[in-house]
Amino acid sequence: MGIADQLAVIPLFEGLPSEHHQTLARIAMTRSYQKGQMIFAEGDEGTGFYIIQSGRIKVFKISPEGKEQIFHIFGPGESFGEVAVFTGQGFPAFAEADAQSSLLFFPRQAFVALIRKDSSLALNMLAVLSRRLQKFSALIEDLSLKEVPARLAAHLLYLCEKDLADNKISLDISKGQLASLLGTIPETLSRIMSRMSRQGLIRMKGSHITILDRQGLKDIATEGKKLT
Amino acid sequence: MGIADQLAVIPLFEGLPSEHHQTLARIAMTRSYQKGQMIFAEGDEGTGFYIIQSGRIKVFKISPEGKEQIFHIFGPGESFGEVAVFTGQGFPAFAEADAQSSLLFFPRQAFVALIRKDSSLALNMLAVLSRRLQKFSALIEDLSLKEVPARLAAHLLYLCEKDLADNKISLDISKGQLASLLGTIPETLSRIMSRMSRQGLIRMKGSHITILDRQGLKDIATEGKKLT
DNA sequence: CGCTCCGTTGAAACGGTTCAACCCACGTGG
DNA sequence: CCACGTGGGTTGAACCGTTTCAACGGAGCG
Repeated sequence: MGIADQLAVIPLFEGLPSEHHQTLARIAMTRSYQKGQMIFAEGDEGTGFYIIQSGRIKVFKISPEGKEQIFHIFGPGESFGEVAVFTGQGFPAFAEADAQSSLLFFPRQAFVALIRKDSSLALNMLAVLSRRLQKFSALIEDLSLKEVPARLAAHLLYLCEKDLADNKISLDISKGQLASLLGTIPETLSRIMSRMSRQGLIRMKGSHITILDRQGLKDIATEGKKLT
Repeated sequence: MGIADQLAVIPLFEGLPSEHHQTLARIAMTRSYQKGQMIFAEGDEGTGFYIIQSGRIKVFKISPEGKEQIFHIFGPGESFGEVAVFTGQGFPAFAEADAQSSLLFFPRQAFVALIRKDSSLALNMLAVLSRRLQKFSALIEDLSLKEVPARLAAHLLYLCEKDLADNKISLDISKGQLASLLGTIPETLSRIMSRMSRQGLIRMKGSHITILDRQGLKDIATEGKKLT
């Protein structure tokens, strides 16, 4: 399958006329990364942005003491690093391959030139950034307004929705990473999960989680009920 | 001064040919709000976005228990509510007039039509959203990775930079609001500020703050040093 | 004068982190 | 095949920063 065909099915470029996919494919470059390899660091100049063909990318920040907060884990078809392209202020976070990954890189100059010509591409881009802004709003809300049990409950329900899985979730990231994604540490996550099990809200077996009491989790997610 | 002239000097529309300012002025509607009046609520349908002519707008979320986290306080020339225009998913937060304010409202449909025609407007918009995304990144980082003294120190230094004020800052919002902006509560803010005074980092007199030890604040902002 | 609103201060409670120990699955090399 | 080390996950106890609750002070105002 050619690159243009891949581009046609990702959110950022869907709905564009196919000759645009050709043009986009022409300016894209393929890059491969090993697990653990850094793609860019906070403050690096934003020379372009990336789309994931395969693999998984972790975007995060690190505190002076070394604690890491994962902002997002991106999978195939998603894009990242667009922000720096438009602000010209360098990347605001780190990006690292969380698994062997293959990416498409779109150089800043060439891409901006394309946007300048085609406003429907610009509109798609605006939609993607807006959606990300909404996600960030939710994350900020969670971090500042809710405690960890609520964030975990919400995340579990989210995973369940996303995978259309019938109450059965298999974590595709380590619990340590999940902790960082929720803005906490493995120990705390572990304790809260065992409390949830003890109360019959979930069942846990390694990285497999079964939701037993959906309503109970919802109550906790909205902080209508507390986890004793 | 006509609306078109006002539009010419705000970031979102600067650099556009003046006939575009005319067009934009034509689709804009003026709206006035009393202090405390709500502009939109979380979840409201995003029928358009706003630009501030005068006054001040507070954008925030509220937890189930009523605690509020201020996301941003916007002043004249700034825009807000754009996100909902492009996601079509409703506003992600509340907006309320923090003072008697006059706003320009741009209806969704008409504005999107303009963007579709003029890609340089789209590029400006992309830049604005990208910058906001960067701000959110910083806020998330602060909330999850730093403690309150660091956030306060960073904010004071930021205010000082912004106003080009030589170490003298006059808070234009209440300390309660500042607390919410920093993701904490008035009591905690008060305690930390008095600790900072006691250590000779700042001097405080009502809403006037003088920075006495810039380097000391920087050390605390980066958590290289702690506030005893 | 007395009211309210905002800011401040103190004591107690809480949620989360830190530090340390431990378990277990897994892979490696003797 | 087993001993060993390693890394992820779990558990306990002490600790720490922040919040909560309550009380109080001062500024502004009818």
